[in-house]
Amino acid sequence: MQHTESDQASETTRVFAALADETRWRILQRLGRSPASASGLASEFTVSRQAIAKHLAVLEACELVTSERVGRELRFSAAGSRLSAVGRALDAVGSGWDRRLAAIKEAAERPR
Amino acid sequence: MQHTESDQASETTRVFAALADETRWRILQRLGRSPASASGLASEFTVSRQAIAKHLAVLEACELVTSERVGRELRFSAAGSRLSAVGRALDAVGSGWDRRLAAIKEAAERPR
DNA sequence: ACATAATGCAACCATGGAGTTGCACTCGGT
DNA sequence: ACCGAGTGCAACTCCATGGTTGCATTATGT
Repeated sequence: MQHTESDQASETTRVFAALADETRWRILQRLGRSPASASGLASEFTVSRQAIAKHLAVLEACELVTSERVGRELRFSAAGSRLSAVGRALDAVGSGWDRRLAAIKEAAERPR
Repeated sequence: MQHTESDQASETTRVFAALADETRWRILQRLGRSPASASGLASEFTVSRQAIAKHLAVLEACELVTSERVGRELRFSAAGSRLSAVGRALDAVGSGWDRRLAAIKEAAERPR
């Protein structure tokens, strides 16, 4: 992508990008089972704690996880409602396409 | 059996990756309105025909578009049903997370 | 108060993928 | 038979980003 400065990718694609990384997706799934901190996750994964922290920052930026301070640690949880909302939006978009394309196809065959 | 929520070489993330690029997403949206060929799309976008062709290959690989030969051109259409299916799957996953996390939270507060 | 576990920040490297140009091939219509 | 539109393949550049290490900072529990 060659967008120079103000590369403002649509919010939609930002979310997809967040979900597109394998490690990040595994972290999210893990947080869907129970909350955890960056350090805690680091001991369960094979990547460094800093890598995990970056992933969490990305996920939090598009609200796929929420964080909460407890003691000296930052505890993260998956925001299932957010994912669900994205999913339902996708469903709606896909349905719209099918509806539209079906109409076009029928119109092309009608004047017979 | 490809559903057990902990299968790794995730087909899921492949789809996300396909949707994560701004240009590709715009192409998909365009194809959601009406079918078009690579060359046709190239005249509507600011990128080269080859770039478009690559995007179409990616989209077709994860079945987000379908192609059909007509005359000497390859005509692509958006597969709305595929997008909808992905969307509904996401919705389900998100709901599962919320349900699970709510149960944990309640369990932590119960024996008080 | 102090040791320690946790997070935060920065510089750096390496890979992948988006985009380009150039050229070869293949049909279809007149 | 031919010209050209449409496609396919390949080599190359560039940069965004996932990953690393090292160090600074914060703050908790005893």
